[in-house]
Amino acid sequence: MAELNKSYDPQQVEDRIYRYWLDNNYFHAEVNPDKKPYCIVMPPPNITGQLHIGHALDNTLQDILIRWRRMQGYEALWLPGTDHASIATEAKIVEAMRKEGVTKEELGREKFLERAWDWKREYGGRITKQFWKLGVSCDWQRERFTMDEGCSNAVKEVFIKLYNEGLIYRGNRMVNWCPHCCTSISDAEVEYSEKSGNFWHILYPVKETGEMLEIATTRPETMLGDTAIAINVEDERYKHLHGCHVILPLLDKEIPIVCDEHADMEKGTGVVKITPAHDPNDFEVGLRHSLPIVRCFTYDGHMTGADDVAAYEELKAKGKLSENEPEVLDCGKYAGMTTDEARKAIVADLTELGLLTEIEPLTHDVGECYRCHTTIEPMVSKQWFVKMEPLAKPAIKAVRDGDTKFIPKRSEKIYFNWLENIKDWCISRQLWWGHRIPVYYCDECGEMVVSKTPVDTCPACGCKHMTQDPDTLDTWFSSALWPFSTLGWPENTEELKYFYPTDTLVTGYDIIFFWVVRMMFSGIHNMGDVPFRTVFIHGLIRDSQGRKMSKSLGNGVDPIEIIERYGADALRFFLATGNSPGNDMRFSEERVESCRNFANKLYNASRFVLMNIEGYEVPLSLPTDLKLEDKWILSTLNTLCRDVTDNLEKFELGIAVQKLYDFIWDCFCDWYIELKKTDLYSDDEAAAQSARQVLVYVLDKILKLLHPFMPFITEEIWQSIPHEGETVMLQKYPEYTEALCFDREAADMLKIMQAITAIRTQRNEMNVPPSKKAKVYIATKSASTFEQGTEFFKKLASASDIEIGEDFSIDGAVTVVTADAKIYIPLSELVDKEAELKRLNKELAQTEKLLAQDEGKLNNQGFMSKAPAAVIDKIKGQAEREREKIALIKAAIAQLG
RNA sequence: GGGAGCAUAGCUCAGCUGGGAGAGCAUCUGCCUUACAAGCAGAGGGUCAUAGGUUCGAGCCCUAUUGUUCCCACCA
Repeated sequence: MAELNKSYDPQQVEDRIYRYWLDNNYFHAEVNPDKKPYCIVMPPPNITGQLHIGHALDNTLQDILIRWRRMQGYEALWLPGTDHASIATEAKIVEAMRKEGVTKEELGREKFLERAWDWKREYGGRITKQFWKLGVSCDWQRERFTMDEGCSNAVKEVFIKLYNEGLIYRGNRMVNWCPHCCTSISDAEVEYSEKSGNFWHILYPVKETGEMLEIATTRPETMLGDTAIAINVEDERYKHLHGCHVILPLLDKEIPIVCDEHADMEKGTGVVKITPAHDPNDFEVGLRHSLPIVRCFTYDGHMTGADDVAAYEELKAKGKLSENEPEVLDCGKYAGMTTDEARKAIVADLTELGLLTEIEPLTHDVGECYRCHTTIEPMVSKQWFVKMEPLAKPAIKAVRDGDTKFIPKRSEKIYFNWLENIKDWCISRQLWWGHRIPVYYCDECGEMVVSKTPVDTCPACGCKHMTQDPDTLDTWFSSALWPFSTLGWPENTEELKYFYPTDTLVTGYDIIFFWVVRMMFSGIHNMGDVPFRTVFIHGLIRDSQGRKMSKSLGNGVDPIEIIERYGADALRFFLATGNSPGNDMRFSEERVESCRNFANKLYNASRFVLMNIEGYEVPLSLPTDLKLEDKWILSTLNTLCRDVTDNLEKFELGIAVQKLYDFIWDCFCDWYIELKKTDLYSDDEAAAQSARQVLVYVLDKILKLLHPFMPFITEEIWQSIPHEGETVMLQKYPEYTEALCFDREAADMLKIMQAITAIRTQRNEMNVPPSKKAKVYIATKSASTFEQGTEFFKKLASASDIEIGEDFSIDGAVTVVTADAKIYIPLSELVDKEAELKRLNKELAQTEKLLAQDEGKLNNQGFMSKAPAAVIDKIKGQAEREREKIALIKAAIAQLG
């Protein structure tokens, strides 16, 4: 790396370094009884996915944690993998086929699945290769896929276990139906968005009295499926109608008026139509009153017709209708229309009949499929469900008991809120790409067998006509098992024993209810313990204006592009900086740029060190003759080691990274390197060698501390400075040590630095160019301290010469005062006595104000009796320094005047 | 309807269990000082949303208010 380039070029480094790590298998973890395990399972990206900035954040955080723990000496396993994402993948394949003019049905299930696997082979690896660019140190040897043999085995095992425990059942229930994907989806997969619509007010004539009842609905097309209307039993307006009927318009069908609590007297007319097949509430009303369930929509979003009725009749004839099986209506003239077309036609017909009294515009939230954003139709349909309550309770308890902790704690509210209001989970999907439900039915006698292996003979009737359930399982069913299926479950593997429960799960708050809750109850139920000890929640990355990144807005940021322009280290550093747990952050290219500048700064500092050690043998140990500034930097570095580790323990990555930045840029580059130049360039070879040694020592520690955050550049530099070992990523993470605690020297050094800064500030304000040197007189009681800094004043404060003493009397000098010194700079031609006095008086007033504040505290009985001793000492110390400073300023004023 | 987050410098955000308000970018001034102009040395800039309260002491804790973002539920 010691080449001539003045700036760091990540392009020339990153891929080469990643390849080096891979080739040497540094990411691999094994069961190792001599080490403590640390394990993170990666949230598996969809095989159809492209790396986006959210992945970059999620995986950067994981990589920081895993690299840090690995360096701390843990057997650190980061287990990667991909998710088959049944609905998303199937939708993409169907779309690709549509362009070729082929449908799923034409192709057939087997051929379709072949195509899907081809797709997986082609695109499944793409996203993981993109992950490499980020520098993720996962154990690729252990990479898994949710549909690989092991995971599929785990899925079947859990399904059968839950079924045998009575926690999985099949039945006709109200589900969210996506007419585009033609499948049921779970409650979690429905997104709501506000849409404008109407209330259509429709008149239903009462058979017995002939009066008209006005009913408002947002979905008039469902009226064909009405099997009752409901009123509240308390409603005085309608007491005379108890037991009466209405004639359903358009169908001229008689349906009952029922009394049900669902009818709210306060809302609208207090009368509500009941469509059990197409509305969740109406379904419940229907069950309470044993109303017929009449389906008038097909599963692909059209109105039912004669064909649909025939299919229903055929089932009925065979005796295959199950409980709550909806009847099917022939919608007559509306049959075959889409639901939208039917709505228009029905509204038109009602208007013609004079039964439509009002169209009232309104906006309301409409459920959409989270994948294709088609409006969800609630439908009664025969599906498989997981009974949630018995599973949710232990999952709630585990977090309440602290078995799993959320960072930040408030994010557990999302978790509790979801689990406490959970409904049974619809797990069957009318899709082909996924884990097929391990259930077989006898075509002859209808016997149902749940089995891990194919069943060809009916155990009831002995016939050979067994058919497997055509449906597949919700993708999240397999994701739920991810923390243990990837470690070998249901086999009791060594990995499982060693790494489970895993340590940390890193994910966004938007995934808590989708995934975290499901892993939690699955882990507890199947493994008897929580899947992870800590859930580290991060926020979303928004665009620079704070909007969510989305395809439709086209405001997404491509991390690969950012990496190409600024380097992965810069992107990672940006993602870790200013990121506090659970909070959203905005993407800012300027900030990525400043992170790139930081990498460049480190590179140049390292280049400086390298240039100065070239040709010398520099041992890795510290020299014995440490000087004041050495003790200061070592002591500060020592504190940094402790702080960074503390912050990482508390998942305060953003704070840790800020401290590293400040130390490296301010302390190491701007001060220490500058301070050491005198020694490096001096004729005193011992001093120069000592400087080289400390520089290398500190740089080495810096690289190790920074490595989890900026893995590439730290490896690149570390390899080129004196080192032992093959890679920085397997070095011991620097630790705090009493041996390098030099509080007194560090404080002394700060006094010198303060004086230098004060001189610089003053010279700057007077517009004195650095080239104009001047003698500096330092009047101080700590002469011995300042004597150690003589050279620094020359180098950093443009001093031509230094004189240190008790006091001086100098005419026409600029006076600068710090808490420990009164400094004179004779720049007589530039000194304006009036201005000097004004400035000194201003400073005096400021200092006196501070002192007054402190004395106020020290004279306050309440403060003195209640404040902790450490705080009182601190204030006392402050006051003391202020008094000294005031005395110095007063003396300076006296000398001037 | 229930719940949560956020409100701090011109902008974007840090600020850990209460103990003298910070960074990056932007602005201004002076520097090509042989590691770095993607840099160096400095400067200016904040009633920490508002009003109360607790406390010796509040950006931080409590209550209310305003603005804003989000989640969940409901919606005939």
